[in-house]
Amino acid sequence: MADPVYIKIVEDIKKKVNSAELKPGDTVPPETALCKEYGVSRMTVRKGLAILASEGYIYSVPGKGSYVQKPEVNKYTLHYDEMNNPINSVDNARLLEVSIIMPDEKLADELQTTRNKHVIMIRRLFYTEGSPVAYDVKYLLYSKGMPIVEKEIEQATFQEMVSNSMPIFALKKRISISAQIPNKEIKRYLNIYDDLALLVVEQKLYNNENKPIGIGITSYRGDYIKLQGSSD
Amino acid sequence: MADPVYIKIVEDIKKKVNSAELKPGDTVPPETALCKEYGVSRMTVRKGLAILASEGYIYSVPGKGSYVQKPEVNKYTLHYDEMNNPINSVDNARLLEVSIIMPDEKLADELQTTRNKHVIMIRRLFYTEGSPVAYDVKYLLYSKGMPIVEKEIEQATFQEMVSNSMPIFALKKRISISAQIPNKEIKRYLNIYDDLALLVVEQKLYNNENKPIGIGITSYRGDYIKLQGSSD
DNA sequence: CAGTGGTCTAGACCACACG
DNA sequence: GTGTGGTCTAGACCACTGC
Repeated sequence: MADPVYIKIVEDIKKKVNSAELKPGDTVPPETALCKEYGVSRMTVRKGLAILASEGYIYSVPGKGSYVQKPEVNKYTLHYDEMNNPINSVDNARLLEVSIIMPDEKLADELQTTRNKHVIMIRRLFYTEGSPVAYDVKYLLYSKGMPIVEKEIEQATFQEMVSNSMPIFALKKRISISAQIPNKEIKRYLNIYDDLALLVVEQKLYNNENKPIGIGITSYRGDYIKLQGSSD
Repeated sequence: MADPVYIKIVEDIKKKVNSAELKPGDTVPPETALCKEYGVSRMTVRKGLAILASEGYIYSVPGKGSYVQKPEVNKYTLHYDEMNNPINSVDNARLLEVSIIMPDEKLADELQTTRNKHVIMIRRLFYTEGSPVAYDVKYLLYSKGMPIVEKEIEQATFQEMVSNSMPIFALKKRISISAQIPNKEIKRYLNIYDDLALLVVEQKLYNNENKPIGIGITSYRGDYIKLQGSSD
């Protein structure tokens, strides 16, 4: 083992947790005890414990001790890219419409704006090998520096549309995923003649003050999309 | 500010990244420079940088320096609980069938086992206020300590079914999400008479050697489920 | 009060990258 | 060589907990 000492401490404690020798709620040995056990200084022990804490294995209570954390069993990491998913990639997009609209009440409410503020609406179709696979609508609060040049938005993802007017690190996103039956308009756009379900992904973008700046709704043909996530 | 110094360092650098004063790929000032700037020792600076690194803002290259990281724009945290989602909660479950089967080729392949090994099959219906909202099938590799007691598995989530024979920390999970049209059997189970899409969530459980130990497929009525995720 | 974790110092030695 | 980050020490003082 050329591994540093704190890695050894991390692995030892992980092993104890995974083998149920340490159960959620149990106390981890105090830092001073671990110092003696491994023959290292306190900062080295603390480095190890910090890693365990950041990975969700333990948490510390000042004045009391460190405890084994209950794992977050329902948390998954999901990778969602408008144009790419594990079973399909969008290779082209066509702009159906881009226009400046006044939002109706529901949209104004969702964007936390008023009905007299301009909103950019963009409607597109995504294609794979010549076939339409998704219908996409986006609503963006108008702001300076925003591109309304058709060439620029035709192939752009949601982030790319706002990235000119906003640093990407400041962007927070929420998505919600649902299954729906297509309406007649979408059936026509996506060449759906039989029964086919849609996977609908709604994206909402926020600035770093948590004010919404845009909403996007992408309706994928169910046979052209699958989303994947994993724990860890 | 009663905040410790390293928090100040973290916030200052975050501010510079969010305001695009520091862009992805740029170098963060070397640790010794930050020591002078803040008048603190190197360990304190390093504590701040460690936090920035763990939050994905920067990364460090030994011998070279620390750099601003490109944000992972497509990563979301998703909370998925079989029995609870943002628009509905399952308040009851009914066991349709629990039996020991020999897997067919496809299932044996997915579970990385052979066709002569026993697999437990569990079929259930999930209910909300008396109405069926989801059809659930699970396949579990049989192992010692596994409960085949009906009472125990009727209301259990996937994790709970295996938690007796396995510490929860050692469990890795993958999910895949798709939209489908129900077949006749599921339509009957879920009282679907009109057109209605299903949101299908497939869960796969692995032990800490990355061997699959179970597969679950839950088909939710599209009007009773929505999944939500967020960046950060 | 003693024991705990939280913060911080002022050094040290190392491996690595670059010119 | 110098400069960088990675590891580690042997102390220190603090705030908090529980008895």
